[in-house]
Formats: sequence, C-alpha cells, structure tokens
Amino acid sequence: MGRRSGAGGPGSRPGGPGPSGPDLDPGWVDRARRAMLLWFDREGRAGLPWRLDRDPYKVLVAEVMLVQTTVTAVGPFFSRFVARFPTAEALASADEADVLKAWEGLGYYRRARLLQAAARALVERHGGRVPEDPGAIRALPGVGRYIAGAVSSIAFDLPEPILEANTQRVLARWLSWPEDVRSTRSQARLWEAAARLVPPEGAGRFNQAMMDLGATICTPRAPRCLACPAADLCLARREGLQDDLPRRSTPTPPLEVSEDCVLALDGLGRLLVVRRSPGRLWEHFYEFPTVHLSGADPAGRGPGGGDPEDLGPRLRELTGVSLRIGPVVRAIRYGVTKHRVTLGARVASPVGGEPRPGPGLSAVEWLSPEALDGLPRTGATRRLSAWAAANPEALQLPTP
DNA sequence: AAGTCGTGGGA
DNA sequence: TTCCCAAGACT
Repeated sequence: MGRRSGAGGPGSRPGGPGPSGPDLDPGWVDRARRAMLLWFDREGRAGLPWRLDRDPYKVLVAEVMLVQTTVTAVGPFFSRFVARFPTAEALASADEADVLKAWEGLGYYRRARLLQAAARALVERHGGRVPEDPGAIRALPGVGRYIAGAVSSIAFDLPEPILEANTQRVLARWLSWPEDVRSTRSQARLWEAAARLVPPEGAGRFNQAMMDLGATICTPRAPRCLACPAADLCLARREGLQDDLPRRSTPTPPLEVSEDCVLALDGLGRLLVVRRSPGRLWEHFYEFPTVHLSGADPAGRGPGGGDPEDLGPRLRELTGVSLRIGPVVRAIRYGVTKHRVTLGARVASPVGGEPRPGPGLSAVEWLSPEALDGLPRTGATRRLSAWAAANPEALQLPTP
C-alpha cells in the first residue's frame, strides 16, 4: 500500500494525486483542524510576551522580530521595544539610531529599518493603525506572505495561511513530503496545504497551534510523536519517516576568515572606533578599526594581507591615525552569514594623525567606553568592549 | 532566483 | 567546541 490512499490519510481520491497532489481529503482536513484547535487551548505555549494582547501593531512587531530568530532571543527585545515604541506613531517618529540601538543584538538589521518604514506607512496611509486587510498588510515594507498571514490571522482572525520553519516541518511530515523543503516546488506545495488547512474560524489559534506544535512536539530532531495530537494524521509517522523528514540539501561549509582589529587607547582613556558606511553588512554600526587578513571577506574590508608589518599603514589609511601596534591580546571567533571569523584584537596607542574615515567608513572617533555603549555595535564589538572593560590592565601597550 | 542579511540558545 | 537552526524578506 502506497502513501496515496491510506484510510484517514491526507490524500483524497484513491488512485488520484495522493498526498503529493493538490488535494487534501476534506475529512482529514477537518480532523486536523479540530485536533490542533483542541490541543492549542490545552497545550499551546502560554506566557509569550506578544500573546498578552492582540494589538495588531504589537503582533506586527513580534512577527518581524521573530523572522529567523528564536522565541527565546526575542522575548526581552520585544518587551523593551514595545515599551519604548508603544504605537506605530511612536515608532514612525523615532530616530533611526534609537530604533537600531533597540534592535542591537537581534541581527538582520534591515528588519528594523523596514519596520520603521512600515510604521510610517501605517501613519501616512492608514491613520496609524494596522488595516484589517491582508492585501494592505502585505503591501507594507518588510512584510511578506508569512508576516501578512500571521498578522491577519492572529490579530484579526482572518482565515489566512502561514508557512514558516515550524509549519514547514509539521506539514512536510504530515504529508510525508520527500523533497528539499526549501525548493520552489516544495514551498508552493506546502503553502497550498497550509491554505487548505487554515479554518474559516479560529485561524489565528490554528496557525499558532501549528507553530507551537513544531516548536514543542514536532521538533527538528527526535519528534515526540507519542505526545502529538496529530500523530494519527501524520503520514511520516505511519511510514516511520518522522526522523528523516523534512529533507534538506546539505549546506555548504562556512568560509574561514581571519581579521585583526585594534583596541587603541588615547591619553584620555578613549577608544578609537569607526562607523561603517551604508549599503553593506552592518551599515551604520560601530566597531574597532579592523583589517582583513586572509580568507573570504564577508564584511567588505577589501584586500587582505597577513603581514603584521602592514597593519600600521593600513590602519592609517583606514582611520587617519598613526598607531603603534602591539600584540594580539584577545582572539574571538564568531559566525556571520556563511563565514567563520577569527578576530584578533591588538592593543595600540596613537602616535600621530587625526581621525578621518577611510574606505568603507563614514566616521572615525575617539570615544569613551560609556559613549560607545550607547551606540549600535556588532556582536563581536560588544564582546570585545565588555572584555576590555573587565580587563583594563590588558589594554596597556608594552613599552618598546 | 540564488545571494544576502546576524545572532544566540541548545544539543 | 562545534554544529544546527530559528514566526523570511528583499533583490
């Protein structure tokens, strides 16, 4: 017996397209809806900060923050952000630098700019409110099909489907979908299934139930099928494939990168920092002057060279400041996009020159540690700042 | 339509 | 430590 017409399976006509075809059996759809809504009311995740009310603006903020970001990480950011920018009006009129600072640490910083653009669109086009119209929501900056469906269903209970990491996994297993879930075909098929499944009433609860199931039961590894309210609906479980689905093509290994930066201290206890230019990674973010040594060049720092003798001239060109450069006192590793970076931090002190932004930079400044704390920084820069503050003696340059 | 865009928690 | 991966959108 194949996967196609098993009693109670998702596929419709025996001999028809089966679960990989366009149709889902109406009886199966009905059972799935009931099971998920019942389960959500009993076992759904309670206490998520963005579920305290259904303010459509807050739902929108939460959905944007949750893009490619874990629930655990978003929690405190969301509470702080909506306290600081409680309405679309407040966000629309805020300084971009304040919005970026509130977003610092969440990553994908373009989201923050687009969310503010969305807030401005809400003020200009919709009286400062999120419109109860999926098409109008989808037209907001930074809002794609997923966020439009999530806001429409969760805030307004409109029967719009969603598809994201959790629902992809759940649906791929329910349908025993064998292809790479990220392929265009898979996405089309899974969106289609999601659209068939979302109930005419209770859409918001149903969509959240699918995400909660994926997060707590139907997990990437070792799904807890014994606790799953939809176990008897699930084709992958019936076939014993729940541990092998969804399928993903093997990712390419990250590219190794080596960089050095300088923790340069002047006579007033200030640190030399640079601000990155627009149109590139970490735009408008502050960091310590950094040069590319070898490997790929994710941050767009230009041609590298491993010779420590070159560091002085290169940093002079970058910052306008001539530096006496000491040894690496701290090394950290971090990942960014498809790269693995080893960043060495050297101590340094100025011997001449004036701050002047070089290639890829829009500003160079001497700043106190306190002033630096108030500016948006990359994750690596925050780690080094914290380390420097905790180890002031390590910043002393050895006497030549 | 493949590439780009970040970070941190958990295993 | 390293690896996986997370409520995607935009170009």
